[in-house]
Amino acid sequence: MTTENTPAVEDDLPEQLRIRREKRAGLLERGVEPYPVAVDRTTSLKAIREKYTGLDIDVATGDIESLTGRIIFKRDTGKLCFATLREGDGTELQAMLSLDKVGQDALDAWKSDIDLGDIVSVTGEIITSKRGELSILANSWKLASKSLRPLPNDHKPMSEETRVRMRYVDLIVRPEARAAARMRPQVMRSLRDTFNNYDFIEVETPMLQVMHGGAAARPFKTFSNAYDMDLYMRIAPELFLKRCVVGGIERVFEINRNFRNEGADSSHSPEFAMVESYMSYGDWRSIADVTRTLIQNAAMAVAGSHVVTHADGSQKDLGGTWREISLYDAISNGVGETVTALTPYADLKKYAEKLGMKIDPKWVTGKLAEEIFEHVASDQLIEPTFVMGYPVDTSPLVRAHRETPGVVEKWDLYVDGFELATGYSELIDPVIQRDRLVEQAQLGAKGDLEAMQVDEDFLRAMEFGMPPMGGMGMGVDRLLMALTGLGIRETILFPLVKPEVE
RNA sequence: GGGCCUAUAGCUCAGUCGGUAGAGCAACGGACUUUUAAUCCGUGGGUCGACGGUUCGAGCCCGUCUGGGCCCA
Repeated sequence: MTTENTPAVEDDLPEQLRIRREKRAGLLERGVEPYPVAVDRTTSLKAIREKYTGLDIDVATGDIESLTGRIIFKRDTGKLCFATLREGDGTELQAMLSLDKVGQDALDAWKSDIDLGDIVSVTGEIITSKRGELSILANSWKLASKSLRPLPNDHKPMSEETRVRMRYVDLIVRPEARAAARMRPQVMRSLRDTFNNYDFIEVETPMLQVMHGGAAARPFKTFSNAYDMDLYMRIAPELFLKRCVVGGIERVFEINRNFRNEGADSSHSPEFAMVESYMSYGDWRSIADVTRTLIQNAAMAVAGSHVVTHADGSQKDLGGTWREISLYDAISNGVGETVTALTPYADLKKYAEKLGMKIDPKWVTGKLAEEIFEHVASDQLIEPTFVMGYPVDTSPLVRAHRETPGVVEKWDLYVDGFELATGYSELIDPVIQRDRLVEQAQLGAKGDLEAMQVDEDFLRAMEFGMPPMGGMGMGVDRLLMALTGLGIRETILFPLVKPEVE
């Protein structure tokens, strides 16, 4: 099938790419398949490492195995060659090829045909070398897949751009990339296990929506040919999850992607994984407890402890109960005046100007208060902190605080200075909800691109009666950031990058 | 959106005052039966992001554009 195609070797290629293509062609000419349909493999490198721990130096076990791996280092000497094989999880094992075991032809072929980056199968005895290195001493070997491109220097980290553009290479060479890729599913499993312990039911709700809602954000817009209408990629699943609660799914959650047509930086990605959940007969405090348990269990799942170690070596304690601060108390302390949700816009503006802040004239009163908070309190948000009590005019889906006027029962959870999750006592009065959404629509009509739309079907669902409940949303990518200290592009396997120009 | 930094060999990076393009790893040829980023001898490899300008002469100076990073909003 592939043996008859002897490819033309492009001679405008860089030297190293050209040479490897020539080697592939040479193999085919000699009847050696560079991409065989199967090679021998009896077990994994990891299983070998686990089985033969603590062997003395220069031991021959007598056990014959067939092992596969990508060649990461190659040390050819005259009649005895060494190579380091690496498999997907980063486990490495040394392969040894000696003249007296494999013969002259196979040894010569090994030296001339095999390059760094090739995947090979080696069959032989498991031994330790004279230096004590656990190894497979080959009786035979076979090429499993020829690499036509040289691996990057394994000893120098790739630039950030190359890592993101060629994640497949990043995963081959960089242990941190392998660890990050494997940590995400561990966290996902932990989240689902924790929800399961609380009897939450997982659902999937639409990503393509007729109308976007559930958050303040600009959506991606697309078009359905079949229905001849505009559709939006969802910015949040909230309004659908609440429909579930109306229908009697009393504890519900979804883990899925949201899309927001906004700027990208070290903590924002246009598409991001979000966990969102609603708990009937709960409120902002009970859902805060659920959220803390989710995060602490995730830390336990990946770190075996509530204390996690970040990429820079620092340790962060996510254990215990977490600090709570009041948004308006923090603002008051920051500006040296008593500020509440009833403080007029003009006063807030005065305080903000005194702090040297730039004020966007589009900000409503509550937004200005939140901005002042972030300005004065950002250094207090490193350890896990629930910021309690937000202004009503920026939170159209949250119910009013049971004591404090102008404030809603909403918290934001901050870790390492960024917002990790948010939780509410949900607004369940359909009449008030309609008023809030109509207000939003008016802002939208005035040009606020992040304003919500009036979702009549959602309001109809509410009018059937929605139980009191607490709700929360948390960014999965950001949870990974909090657990690892990595930037968001390191927690996402294939973040969006602009195409390379030729 | 604004400011700053950045783009040179497959990878990671140097490149002085504007005067023939450099290193390490990788590659190619040779030696070597216990190497661990093997070592030793030898060799090749470049549209210096793109386009334009200044100059006798540009990797370097100027302008525009593109990609990437950081900070601010």
